[in-house]
Amino acid sequence: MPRIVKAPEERRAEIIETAHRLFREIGYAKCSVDRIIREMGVAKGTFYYYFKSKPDILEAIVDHTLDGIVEMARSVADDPSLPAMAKMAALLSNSHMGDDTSLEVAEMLHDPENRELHELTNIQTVLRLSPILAQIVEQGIGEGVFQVKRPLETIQFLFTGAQFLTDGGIFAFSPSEIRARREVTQTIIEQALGAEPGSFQFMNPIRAVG
Amino acid sequence: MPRIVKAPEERRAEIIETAHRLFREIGYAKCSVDRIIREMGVAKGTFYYYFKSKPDILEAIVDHTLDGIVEMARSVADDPSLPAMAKMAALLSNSHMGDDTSLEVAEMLHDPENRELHELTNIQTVLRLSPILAQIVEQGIGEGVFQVKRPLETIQFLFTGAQFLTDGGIFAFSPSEIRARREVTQTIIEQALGAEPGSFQFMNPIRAVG
Amino acid sequence: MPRIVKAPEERRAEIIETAHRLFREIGYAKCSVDRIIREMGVAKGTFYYYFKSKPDILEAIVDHTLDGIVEMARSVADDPSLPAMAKMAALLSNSHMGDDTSLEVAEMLHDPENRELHELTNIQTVLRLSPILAQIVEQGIGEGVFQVKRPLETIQFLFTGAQFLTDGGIFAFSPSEIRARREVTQTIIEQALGAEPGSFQFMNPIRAVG
Amino acid sequence: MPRIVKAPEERRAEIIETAHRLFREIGYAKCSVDRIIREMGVAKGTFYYYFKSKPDILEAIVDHTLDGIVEMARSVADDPSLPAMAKMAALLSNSHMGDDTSLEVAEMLHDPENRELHELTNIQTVLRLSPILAQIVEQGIGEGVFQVKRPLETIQFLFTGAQFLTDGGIFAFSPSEIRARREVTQTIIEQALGAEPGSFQFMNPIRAVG
DNA sequence: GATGAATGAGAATTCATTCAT
DNA sequence: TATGAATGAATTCTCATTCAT
Repeated sequence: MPRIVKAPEERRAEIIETAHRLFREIGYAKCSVDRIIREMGVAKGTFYYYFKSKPDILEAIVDHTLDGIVEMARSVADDPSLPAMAKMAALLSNSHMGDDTSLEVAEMLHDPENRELHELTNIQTVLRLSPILAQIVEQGIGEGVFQVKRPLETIQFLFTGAQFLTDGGIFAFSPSEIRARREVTQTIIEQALGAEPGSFQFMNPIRAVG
Repeated sequence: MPRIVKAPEERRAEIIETAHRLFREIGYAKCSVDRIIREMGVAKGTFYYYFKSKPDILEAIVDHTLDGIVEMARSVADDPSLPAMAKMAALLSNSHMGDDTSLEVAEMLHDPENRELHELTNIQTVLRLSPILAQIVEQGIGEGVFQVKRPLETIQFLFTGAQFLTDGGIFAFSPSEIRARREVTQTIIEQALGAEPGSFQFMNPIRAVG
Repeated sequence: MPRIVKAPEERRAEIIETAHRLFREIGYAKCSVDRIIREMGVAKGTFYYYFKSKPDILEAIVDHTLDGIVEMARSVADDPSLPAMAKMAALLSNSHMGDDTSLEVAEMLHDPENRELHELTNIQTVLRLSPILAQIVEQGIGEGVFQVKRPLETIQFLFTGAQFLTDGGIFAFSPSEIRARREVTQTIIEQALGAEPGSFQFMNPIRAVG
Repeated sequence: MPRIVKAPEERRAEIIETAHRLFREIGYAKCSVDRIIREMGVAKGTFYYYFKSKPDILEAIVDHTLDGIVEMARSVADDPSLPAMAKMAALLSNSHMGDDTSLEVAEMLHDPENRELHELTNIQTVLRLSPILAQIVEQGIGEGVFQVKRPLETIQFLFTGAQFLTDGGIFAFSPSEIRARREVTQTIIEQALGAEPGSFQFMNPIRAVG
């Protein structure tokens, strides 16, 4: 086979990307290293030149995914010109909560296979995003829109419930069941943060259609 | 090896028990059938005489565990002489929420390995216990102690947050971090169910000590 | 389970019958002893009380089958009132050559699975039936209808070709291919035995329709 | 174990060769993959690197064996300078009929175990060699040395009888019994093909000694 | 005669990882 | 950097057979 030399970062990124896709499609445990390299047209040794083990690349994938999310969240949280509520809306409005940020709906169909990748991502999301959201909550307390004693722990609880319950990868709910759970989630969040009822309406934009 | 004949139900229970323990200690994936039978001092064939595959016994364990929990919960929920709040206390006071009922702390040290068993149990716990708790909530609404629009979905959210966040099998929190999260959990539950502040104090009996 | 006591010969025959059917349906190698006893509603020990091993029952089946065929053939061959040609017709006309005597067509659909049983039967058929047919051939030589130097070996060759080629269990021919091969078989037999052309017409009765 | 790297084709051939020998010696079913690799001093993985399953290598062996035979037969059959009779002699004189070309007598002692390999080879031999021989027969008809209506079917019948009857792997005949059957085979072939008596003498060269 | 729980040697196959080239 | 042949421990599962009851 022709040996194709590439810039190390490019090769590494390519492997991460391919592995990430395959892990989502067929699951971490079921996806052999062989499958990954076959898909890429690269040799076994190449894989092990860049990653020392299979768990190693799983971690790399999750880190890589989270890095993107966290960076974005940080930039929003640190923006001095925005009120807390607007920051919340920016981070939670679309696909950023109760949703695996980087997964397209179509790809999630294969989900049940996907324990390892999913849970790891969920966990990291909760752990790394919670402090950022907590910081926003504290800003909101100062602005008088939130009222809550322990922002970090509260955020973590709410985040965990939202991530795991409506994630799609864990429980097998129908779309309408998911929607019902999202609406309830909104209410619980508002209560837990001591926010105005309806102030987190942005989390369920579909309703706005009616 | 000497052949020791036992009553089938006894043998079956013995295998379930041993497997359950080992799955908790070293994890489902990492615990080979070989390990289980070695521990028991029985032959490979004996295992496969009682369970047709490895996933099969995992299911048996989860079912077995949940059966016990659900039966107990049902009997509490159906007791006509108790008020809703007392039923809640009975079910949530000790180890029945935010805690894997059947796991001792010591055994949970090895937990990270334990995805499959844990998640399956968590999921089944949420799914099978939520309707029972929702029924109690409805009783409580009638009694005027709760005020909540969608009892089932609300319970599911709260349960998911509690189970997964403080479960120990998922996130790696220290005891004091766990305690902090439990206290917040109490508050969020009270708010979400529209209950009196402090009415779920039974969930954090430790505080009562201070 | 209720213990049902039966006369030993009856039990034995029952096991042979069940095993024979299953071996034909799913093949010897693929049919576990477990399957046989499950089908009969009898315990493992019972099987091993009557047969000392699995190969043992295979042999018993083939013997049993052949006993029937041989007995019938013997009675025809020893009939002093019949000419050789009539005996040949009696034994070869219908399903007794190039056909596994005891298999219904429908059951043979499953055939490819069936090496062991089939070949053993074929072999035993050739070995045990050949001497009987050879005796008839010798009678026929005396009657002037056959002319052949080594009746036994000739019969064995012809029998082997017929059994294995058109047996259905070995080669995968279509019905029309089988028919063509049967017609050729008739010609070769006539030539090899030094018989009148067309005297073995009874082997291909379908042609008579035309 | 020291790692010995070889050219893939060489390794593959080596595995085929070893497996072929062992299948002949102890039988396909009784010869575990483990046995094959132990014999070669390579690792389990090496076997499965080259063959995806055990049936897979059986097929490879038979194909490989037949490829050699067929190629040789084709080259003889297509030779425009030889008369049909000479081609027959070339192909059938020594070990090419009623004999598994690649089996030494000594190795065949263990034969009874050898169903799968043997039968598959026999079947493929009949199926792949028959058309080639039929072509020669047709040439012979043109040359006036053969007279037969359906060359292909006739050849198939004769071939089947010869292969299976004197193969050694199927029936358990003594050498003298084999010889007797070979002589009869010669006669039957001559008659069936409408050839001169004695023209296939080359099939039984031993007689020529007397 | 009959039961069925128990045995255990083995089978095929997988796959993460290594290393000579 | 890259290749891909080679490794081998580990895994799940089968099934003929045995034997205490």
